[in-house]
Amino acid sequence: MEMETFDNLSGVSFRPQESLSIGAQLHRILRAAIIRGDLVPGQAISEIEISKKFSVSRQPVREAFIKLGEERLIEVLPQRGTYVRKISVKEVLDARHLREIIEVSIVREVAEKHDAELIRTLRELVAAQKQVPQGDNQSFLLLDEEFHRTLALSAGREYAWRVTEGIKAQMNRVRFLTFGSATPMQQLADEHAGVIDAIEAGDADLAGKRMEQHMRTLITTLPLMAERYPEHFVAE
Amino acid sequence: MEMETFDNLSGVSFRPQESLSIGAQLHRILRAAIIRGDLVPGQAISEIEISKKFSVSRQPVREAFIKLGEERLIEVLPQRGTYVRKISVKEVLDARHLREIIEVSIVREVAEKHDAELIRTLRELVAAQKQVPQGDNQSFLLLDEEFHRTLALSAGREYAWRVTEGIKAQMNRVRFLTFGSATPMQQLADEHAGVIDAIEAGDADLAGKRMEQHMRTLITTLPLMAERYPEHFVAE
DNA sequence: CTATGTATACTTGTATACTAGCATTCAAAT
DNA sequence: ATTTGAATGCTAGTATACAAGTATACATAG
Repeated sequence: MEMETFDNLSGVSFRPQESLSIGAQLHRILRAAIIRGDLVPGQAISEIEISKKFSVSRQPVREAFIKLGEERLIEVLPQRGTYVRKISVKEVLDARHLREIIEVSIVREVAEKHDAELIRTLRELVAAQKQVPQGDNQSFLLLDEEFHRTLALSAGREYAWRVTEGIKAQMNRVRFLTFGSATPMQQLADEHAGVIDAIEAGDADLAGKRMEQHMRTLITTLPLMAERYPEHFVAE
Repeated sequence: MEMETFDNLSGVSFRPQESLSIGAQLHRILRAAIIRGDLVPGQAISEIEISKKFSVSRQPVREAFIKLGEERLIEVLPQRGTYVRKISVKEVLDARHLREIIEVSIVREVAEKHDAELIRTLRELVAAQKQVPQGDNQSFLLLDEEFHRTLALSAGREYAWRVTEGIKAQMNRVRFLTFGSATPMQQLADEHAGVIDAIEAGDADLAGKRMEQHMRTLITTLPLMAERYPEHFVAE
């Protein structure tokens, strides 16, 4: 039988590694749990405990712990124990600061490109954000993430986006604390829209200013949260 | 016997964890080996191979591999093998770009503080840099790292510095390729001095400009290296 | 009552054995 | 000659067992 050759496989996207390893899955699950606050700051989590809870061995748990440690979401103390890191106000502010200069730099870059297709994509995202029902913070967070990711990648700044993902993790821990109160989704979506307007107008300065303001909005509740939930934060 | 109490232990700095775990040591060793180019890009390195070479089990090697994978220095392909990542010109440029905005932001911040003590420390570092004998790239690299670290930490930007460490790893891979040729230590040290001058003068704009230029100097050899050692770089 | 030693039950670190997926070789079938 | 498929030897992923450091409780000596 002859080998049939296909030249037209353009539409087919083959995704290897679709089923992640147990360790990788655990990492994803625990990461989300910490950010959401299901695992509370300061809480002890041993490898054995987690391995029993998920009916796996300690090794994949160790793998997840190593990664979480690198992301500074947990702290592994050899022969002592592993703890969910408490939130550090100083570290969050430091991380936010870095994110600000990254995102401002990106948006300024994008503002000078005049990419109509991109503008359309961004506007769709903001429209979707405005339709998220009050209280569905999870959905809004995903759309928010998509917005900033689209901006970063359209500027070809993949490295910057990877860094931003880590920063967002720290910032979102605070945001989830705030979710008891109402999230100002409308305000955030409006700020997004304002940034898009400035980009479309090709006004890099304005776009930068608005992104700067947006980055500040994201942690307005930080001091309040630190005061309301002191046990979630490191004493400093 | 009575318990004697000490109130004056200020000078004593007790360092727990002075002896790192095998996994942590392997991570450090392999990281340096990859950056120096002792492990060449594209080379296959299996867990067993490394574990035998260092007479340890696979587990600590796995721990090191996980961390190296996170740093994008190796690529782990499940059930296939682990390879030293080839250098990506695009990624290095992207990383450098991020480093530029970080370091410029830091130096601008520092320029407005007028910290005489800091200025003195920085000048000492540059003086030491100028005394490094031609060819001793390792020593110069350490002093260079110290210079930028001092700047970042004096601005209280620890998060930014952690990110910069990762970026430097990528950039230094190129720099070590260049070490066959001569490293322009004098030029780099002079640029450092120029930055300090601007900081001392409190001229944030100038300090930023000079740091920007410095960041560009650091990768001038990139296109040449990519052409001379194509097998070390990913095709793109 | 206080200080100290000790047993014990934790913790993470490391070693070893086993599982399962992938690539290559090579023989067999067409 | 070409294709297929099984065998083999590699790889990383996972499970289990053991080693070693730490914290706690508690008995014991002073």
